[in-house]
Amino acid sequence: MATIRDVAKHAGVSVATVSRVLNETGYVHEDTRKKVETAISELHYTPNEVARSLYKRKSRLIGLLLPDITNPFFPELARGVEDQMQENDLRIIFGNSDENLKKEKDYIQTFVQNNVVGVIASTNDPDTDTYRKLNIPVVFLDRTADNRPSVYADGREGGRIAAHEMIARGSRQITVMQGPKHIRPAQDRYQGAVDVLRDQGITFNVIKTSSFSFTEAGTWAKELFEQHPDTDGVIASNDIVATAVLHEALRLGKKVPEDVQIIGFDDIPLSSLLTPSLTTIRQPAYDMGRAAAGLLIRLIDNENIDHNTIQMPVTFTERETTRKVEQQHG
Amino acid sequence: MATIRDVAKHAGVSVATVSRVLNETGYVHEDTRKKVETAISELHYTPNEVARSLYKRKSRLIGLLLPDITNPFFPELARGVEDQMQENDLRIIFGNSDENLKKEKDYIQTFVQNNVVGVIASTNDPDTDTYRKLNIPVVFLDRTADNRPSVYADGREGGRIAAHEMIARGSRQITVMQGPKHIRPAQDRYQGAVDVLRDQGITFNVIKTSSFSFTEAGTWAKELFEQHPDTDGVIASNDIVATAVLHEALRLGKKVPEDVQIIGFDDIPLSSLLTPSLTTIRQPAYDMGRAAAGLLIRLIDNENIDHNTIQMPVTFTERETTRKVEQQHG
DNA sequence: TTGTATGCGTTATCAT
DNA sequence: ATGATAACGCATACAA
Repeated sequence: MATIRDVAKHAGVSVATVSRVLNETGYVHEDTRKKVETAISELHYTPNEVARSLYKRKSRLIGLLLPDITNPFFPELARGVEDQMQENDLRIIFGNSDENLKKEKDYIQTFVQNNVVGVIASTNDPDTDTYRKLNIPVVFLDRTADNRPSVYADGREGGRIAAHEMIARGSRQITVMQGPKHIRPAQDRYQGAVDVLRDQGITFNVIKTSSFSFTEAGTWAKELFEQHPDTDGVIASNDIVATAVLHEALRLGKKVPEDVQIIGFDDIPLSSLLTPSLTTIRQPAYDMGRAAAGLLIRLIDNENIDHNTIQMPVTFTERETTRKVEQQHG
Repeated sequence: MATIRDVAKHAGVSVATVSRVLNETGYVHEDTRKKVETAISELHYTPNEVARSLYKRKSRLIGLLLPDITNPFFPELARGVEDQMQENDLRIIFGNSDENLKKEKDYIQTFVQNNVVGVIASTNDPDTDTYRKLNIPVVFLDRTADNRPSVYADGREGGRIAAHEMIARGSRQITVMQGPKHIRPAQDRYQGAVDVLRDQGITFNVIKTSSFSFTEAGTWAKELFEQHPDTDGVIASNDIVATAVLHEALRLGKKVPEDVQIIGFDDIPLSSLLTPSLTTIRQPAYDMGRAAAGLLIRLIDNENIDHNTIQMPVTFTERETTRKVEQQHG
């Protein structure tokens, strides 16, 4: 690899001059610029980011920490982040946390050790020292921390909407799936749904689940219909689980949505391709990723941000696992 | 951030000594080691990886380049890579290429600028200078380059199997979906299927597709049944497309697998949750990721590798979008 | 307009 | 067993 010295020598100038043309800082004569530029291209020189980073004490890397990209919701987030970062010449060090605080700490440490300029994290524990003591900007994505930069959708409201729509469409033996205890958004959705159900005096059952994994989802689904065979409406904690519930319902010979309605959460790309296609509470994942990246960049550039927390809309996405209603309502 | 000097001062020793305990290199008295260690923990010191990387000319980062993690096949790959890397204290700079050579070059450049110790890439152009001129180990994942380190599944064989099984199950008006031209594995599968179909004298139609995107998949599916309404067997280029085909077939009132059989490719997590569940040619994605990471690490450690290219088995994964046969065959 | 010299935080060489 | 110091590749302050 050629270094800046090689370029300088090749062009017959000093390293400082090369640095100047590289960074477009300070004066440099047109002729010498030309010389330097040809030297650069002849030697296929590209600056060593590591040396740069050491000197400036900041890299052009950001850290992205997501729970598990194997869950189709997160790749959407990730692409949003990446595309936006790309447009700003920032690259990504990526890690999956598995919602595990130790892994999170490990990755955060890696991030700072590598001089990242900022981090985007989906964490359930934004209030630990891990994040508090970070002296680089952090944006929480798909998670909230009061008064700190974050981009998220209103899960509680989503849960409420799901319950409302489910009731409006006639289900009276509703089962709500309670997602993993330690995952905040899962609990928000659950809470929102329960609030409305209680409010309306609808009886409902709860199935507790402890992961969002594809393999386990089938287990919860089976459990659901074993324990509550007369369920006529399921509010699932996300689209993966909803897909498993749909699969199991159909396997049991139930008609969807006639016998049982199902509402998911997220609107992962696949949901519309199921048969019947899945009614769900949509989160604009890609846009959330982009928004988080945009916010982080503004934070990095030290712009004065008026509102740090961006709440994205959740939208009821009506498809075929719910029945039609004549009259719409809130 | 505390530096090694701070630690040295705090412990009353020289930086060299601190470095020695840090790296467990050279002699250091037990007592001074203790002093240094307490200094380290009191100051919450962690070594600056950037400085390390500059000196050693190699970081503890690897570059991972995948086409698009939005396609559920790739997150599996990515997790396999990450989990294996994690176990070896290596972290990942990640990028999506969108099968686009320019983006690839950009990312590869970023990788070398950041002193990555190796790269894992899914590329259709392993024989460009972009990769040839790299003087760090590269492992091609889900792609091949003759005689160069790679981990891949035998797509051609997969295509053959799909065709065989389809024929054995009685389909005679088969439509083969030809994936994007520039994506090698897609063409391999296609070619494999076509080889067998020709060989057996089975008539078949072809639907050309130009992406694996969820949104466009529906379009190909519609096109398929419009152009070839009497199709009784579809060999799809991957599970995303197969899912769309299944969806469309059902929408048209066709019975699956009675009227039309469908075979996908990949076995993404979701495939087993469809109804009917999707018969597919499975690639062991997670294991492929792990294997690629393992191979890369051995390359980095300069171990003499006897065989650079690891071919993983594809397996016919029989589920419900194909009919049963009494007698199994090759 | 250009060049020299210093320091970013480490590791490793060479003394001691 | 420990310390002083050069070097990794770059950007900047200061000189010229």
